[in-house]
Formats: sequence, C-alpha cells, structure tokens
Amino acid sequence: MPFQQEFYKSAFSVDNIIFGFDGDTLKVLLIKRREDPYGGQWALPGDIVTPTEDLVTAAKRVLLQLTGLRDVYLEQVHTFGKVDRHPKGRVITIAYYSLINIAKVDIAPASFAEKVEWKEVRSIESLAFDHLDIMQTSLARLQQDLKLRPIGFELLPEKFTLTELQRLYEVVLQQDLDKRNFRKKILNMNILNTLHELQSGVSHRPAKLYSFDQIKYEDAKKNGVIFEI
Amino acid sequence: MPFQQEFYKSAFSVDNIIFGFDGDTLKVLLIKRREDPYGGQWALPGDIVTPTEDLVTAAKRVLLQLTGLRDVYLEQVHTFGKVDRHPKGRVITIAYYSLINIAKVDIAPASFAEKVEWKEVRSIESLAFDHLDIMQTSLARLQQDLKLRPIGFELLPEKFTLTELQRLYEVVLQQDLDKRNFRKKILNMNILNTLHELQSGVSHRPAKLYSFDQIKYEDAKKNGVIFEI
DNA sequence: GCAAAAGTGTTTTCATTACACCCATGT
DNA sequence: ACATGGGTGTAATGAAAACACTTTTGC
Repeated sequence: MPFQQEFYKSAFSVDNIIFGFDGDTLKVLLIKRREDPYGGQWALPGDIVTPTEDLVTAAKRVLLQLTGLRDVYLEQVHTFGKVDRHPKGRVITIAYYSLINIAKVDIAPASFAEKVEWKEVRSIESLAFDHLDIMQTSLARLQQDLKLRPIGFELLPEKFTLTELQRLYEVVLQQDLDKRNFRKKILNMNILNTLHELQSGVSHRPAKLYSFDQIKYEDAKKNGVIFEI
Repeated sequence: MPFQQEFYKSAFSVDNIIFGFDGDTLKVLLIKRREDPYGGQWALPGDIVTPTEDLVTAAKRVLLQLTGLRDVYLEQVHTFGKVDRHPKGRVITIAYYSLINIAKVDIAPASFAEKVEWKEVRSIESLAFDHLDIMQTSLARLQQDLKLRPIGFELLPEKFTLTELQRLYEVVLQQDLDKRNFRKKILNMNILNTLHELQSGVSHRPAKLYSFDQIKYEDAKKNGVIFEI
C-alpha cells in the first residue's frame, strides 16, 4: 500500500449491483472474496476509484471486467460513507446498479474474486461489509424506477414476448398483474415494435415477439404519454 | 496543506442545498466565496468531510454553522465526482438537500464566506464549480419527493394555513392547483391537526391554522393512505 | 360598503379494475 | 385429443378534474 494511502487511509470506491433476469427470478452478480477482510464471503463487485477516473468510468470498468459488456444501463443509487463501514480505513462507496440481459453474459471471475455467480436476490441473507444494505437500497430504487421509466427491457433479450415482460414486472415488483390490463397499458403507450415474428420451440401457441423502440418512446413522451406501470 | 493531501490530492466533501420558502418564492442559501478558486462567486455551502466523521454528520455540521439549526430534514441527493470538477485536485462531493423554515433562521456568515444570502432559486443563473448542476439536480429531486412524501411542512412554520401550503406546492412544482381539490386531498388524508386558532393581522377573513401531525401520518399510512399530491 | 382572501359540494370525465373464453401449437 | 400458454373486449368502479358563489374580516 503506498505511503500516502497508508497514512491518510481514505479512499472512495464504486460498488456495482448488477441485476439480471433469467425469465423466472431476479438475480444479482456477486463475487466470492479471495482476501481479507471478509475473505471467503460473498460481496458486491466493486473497486477503488483511481484519482484520474470519473465515477461512472470506474463503475463501467468493473462491469466490463466481470461481464465483458459495454453500453449497459447504469444508474447511481446512493453513497454509503459510515466511518466504520470498512475495517481497513475510511472508504466511502458510491453504489451503481446496472441492468443486463443475462443471456448475453459469460461471466469471468476477476482477479480479486474466487468465484463470480448469479444469486437470486430474494435468497440473499448476508453479504460482506454493508453490502446487504446497499443491495436492498438498490433493489428498492430499481422497483421505483421500473414503474416510472422504460428500463425493464434492459433485462430482456432484444426480442421478447409480452408475457416475458409481464413476468419480469411481477418478479421485480413482487406483485401479480392482470394480463389483459398489462398488455393494454404497454401497447397503448406505443413504444414497442411489433415484430412479425413468432416465438419458436415452445409446446404451445407461439407468442408474438416485440422489441422496445427508443425513438417511439421519445415521440410518445413528446405527445404527453407518461410511462407508468 | 498536509503532505499526504498534497500528494494524493483526493478528498470528499458534502455540499448542502438548503431550501427555504418565504411565502412567495423558493429560496436557497448561498455563500459568497472569500477565497480562490472561484473567489467572489456564489456557491453552495459545503465542507470537506473529515476522516472520522460520517457523511450526514458533516452535512449537519455545515448546516448548524450556517443556520444554527439542528434536527433539520436532510436528504442525500447524488454524488458528483468528475475528475476535473475541482481545480485544486480530486474532490468528489455528496450533495444533500435540506428543508428549513426560513423564518426560524438568523443566518450567520461562516468563516469561509464573505456573505451568506437567500437567493431565489429561479433567478440563479450561475454558481461556482458544478454547483449549478448540483442545485438543479437537487431541485428536481425535491419536486419529486414533495409529491410523494409529506415534507412540504418542513418549509413552513409549525402553524400554517391551507392556502400557504397550497402556495408552497404551486411554487415548488411550478404548476397551479385547484383550491377545492387541494384542500379535499390534504384534509382527507387525515394527517393534519386542525388548530382552533385563526390567522391574525390580515385584512380579510382570517384563515384556520393547521399543523402537521407525524403520528396521524403514520396511522394513516398503516391504514393504506398513500401520500400523493 | 368595499376589497380581499377563506371556505365549501356536486357533476362530469377519465382511468383503473375486474373478469372468462377461444386460439394455435407441440406432443 | 389433450395440455399449455397466447390472445382478446366490455362493464363497473372509483378517483381526479372542473367549476362559482357565499362568508368573514379590515379598512
């Protein structure tokens, strides 16, 4: 550890809450820490922000290392800075959540981690540092954002069925939604492209595929359409 | 400047967006900086967070210094950390907004400021550092929060009239509201005490005074009442 | 008695909710 | 032919919006 850090013992880091959806449950990407403090425990991936790097840049760097993905939906959540939150010194951390299409990712263990794994959000009971708190705060924020912004699509493949979309909302918000009302609401907003293409490989009537259209969304917004689920 | 700071040139600060309402306009407390960088310019009050101090503690300290107030409504907004946002080195800053009753305050210039003044939010066109951006982000957040949480009262005297409350909402949200509908909505929530006391010193029919009741609010919330304006 | 803001209900409009059956495909 | 999820419309309900006149006080 360089002298000035040893002395001043003050630094800032980013922590990433990387959400993924596998069609059934909401997951978050965790690492198993190799070293102390909290060696062997599950934690959120994160890293110290270097002196010449913007906060988002650092968050994107961690994300790229772990998932190989660029251009990912990223949102700053909150900054956690309790004096004693890190046993080795003063580290305040800025939390970012990101939404990724879980199928696109082939996760690669980073050097600082023994393992990297998708864990079901609902099953997580403890994490290193104050990461459980951070994760819960981020989840609450995701739930809030999901209702008011068209970001759910970030968690799905580019082409998706309305049922898949609905299921995503149900899982994240933890509430059941009415099928007909849900479809009406989404389709009336006019923010989706109806692809003239069907689901395949299912043993029932295949569903129509849709994709989110950013341009349509901007247009709709101009015309006073307010996204809300 | 101590050696390790000179060397590492990395620090974190808090900046406070202190909102006040004078019955007519929304104001924010600004300081005129005494020293460079940005000497002579208006800025948000803030300070470096010491190594042994929590973030909220630092924010409260700045607030106390400037206003003499403790126990103030305080909310973390966002963290600003662009590499070049501070000309003297790397300083990331955590923004907190607070809501205070403007009448309670006798503002005291802090040592680092030439002047401290309430400025109309709408009239502010530039500030030192990235403080304009910070202020605008905080205002947007306040507007959002004001609609969904019973925090408007924090900006008013303990006893207030419904017209005052309505005016506050109109000014902050920048939209007109219907008098009867507004009253209906607020009173139906059952979160106010009707004081059996009237306004005095006005040259028209005096209005009833009300106060916000936290206990009533908690009760209402339990019964499924959702605060929304 | 006039100016100024306080106070008060009803109707209309619109958005949300609740709800059940036929359809297309794979096995 | 049966199992599985896909796809569709209407009526009922409740919340939000629109709207105008009387009341009380100070001057």
